[in-house]
Amino acid sequence: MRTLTRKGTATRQRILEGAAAHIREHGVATMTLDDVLARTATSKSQLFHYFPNGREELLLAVARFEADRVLEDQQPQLGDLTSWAAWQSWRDTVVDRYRRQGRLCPLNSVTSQLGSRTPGAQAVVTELMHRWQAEIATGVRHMQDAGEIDPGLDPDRAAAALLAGIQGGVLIQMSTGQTDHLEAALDMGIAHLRASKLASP
Amino acid sequence: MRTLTRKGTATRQRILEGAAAHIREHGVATMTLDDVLARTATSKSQLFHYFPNGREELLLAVARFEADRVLEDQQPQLGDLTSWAAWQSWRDTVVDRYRRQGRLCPLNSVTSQLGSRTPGAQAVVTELMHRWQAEIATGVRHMQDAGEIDPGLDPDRAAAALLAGIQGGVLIQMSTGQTDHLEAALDMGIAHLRASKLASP
DNA sequence: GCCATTTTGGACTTGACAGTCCACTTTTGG
DNA sequence: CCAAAAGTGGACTGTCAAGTCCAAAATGGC
Repeated sequence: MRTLTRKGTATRQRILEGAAAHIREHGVATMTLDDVLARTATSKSQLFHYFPNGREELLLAVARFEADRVLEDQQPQLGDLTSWAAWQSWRDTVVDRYRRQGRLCPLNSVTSQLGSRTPGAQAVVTELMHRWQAEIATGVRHMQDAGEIDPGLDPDRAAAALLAGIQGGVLIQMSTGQTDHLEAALDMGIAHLRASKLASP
Repeated sequence: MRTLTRKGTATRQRILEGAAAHIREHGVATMTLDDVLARTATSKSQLFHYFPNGREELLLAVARFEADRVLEDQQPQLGDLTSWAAWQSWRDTVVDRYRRQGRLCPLNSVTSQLGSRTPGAQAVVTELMHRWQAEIATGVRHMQDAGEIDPGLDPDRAAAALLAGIQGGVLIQMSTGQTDHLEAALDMGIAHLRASKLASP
């Protein structure tokens, strides 16, 4: 597989997206390779041609695919946390994104299936968390520069806390189907940032 | 299985705890029933005798078992959030509990394996979250009564946000191995509660 | 001690699914 | 136009694990 022709990349992409779609709809545990083949009108030989390590490699690719989507779906709001209105709009974007996603979280499915062997999956999530946290922290610094947040507050730690709240909110949603916790966590996190200014000027 | 003799309950318990231990050590995806049998010195017929629905029923039982442990491990601190020192001590208990647990979260493993069929698993988690949140909310009300928290704050919503932070912190720990996010979320949540008093006296 | 019930061992069946293989077709580049 | 490389179809195999079954052993009430 030195080079992929246009047709080749298209097929590879079709398999990848088909697998991702199946996982989003039905979870990963029930997904068989044959399911993916049927849905994408491809054959075994193609799947193993583009993903020589089979299922494991495919799942890892899906993890990367989904991780990228997570941040993309929050843009442009996440990259522009420069006013309280912008924060609020980002908050709404996040809630909406996960409400749409429903009870199944593809990334969580895939990583918990790949488990602790295949450290690649954990690396994908870890990197996603770092990037996500960095973007939030940048937003916090913006607001500090604008004098809207206590400058004594550690932006990375604040971002870490906020990010944890989001993750937990989504996790709870996977069981309850409700976004209440996600919303509460985001609102409390943002409220805390806003309140910090009042407490210290 | 109308009645279980003492020997019977002991065997059932041995199977249950053996499965839980395996999952805590190696995750659920790799666990086979034979693994459990080998580890607990039991046979197929015993497993299916005590868990007629086989693997699924066993995993559900493990989920319940682990859910109970989660709250137990936080006692007595969680049930006695009546001073800021007590809150801090609870915070330390939680961090310590999950640091010990390491990167594998049995409950998350099991529920994501059982998936959306077997709604029982989701019900177990949902109930755990409700109980957990209720205990935190009780703590918030205590502090409101003591005049340490803004009485205008909604205890259930505050508890929901704090709980989300914990869940997310643990989830992130599963990938990173670090408890930083968990600690940040707890500290921020508690700080927010404390700060609410100052903002509204 | 005896009968009913529960508990146990482990061989066997069944099915499913990941992964292999090879023959055939299409595309590419010169 | 034609070789070489890339892409494709799908039958086939091997493995592995869940679940079934039955006969034997232990247990418990009377």
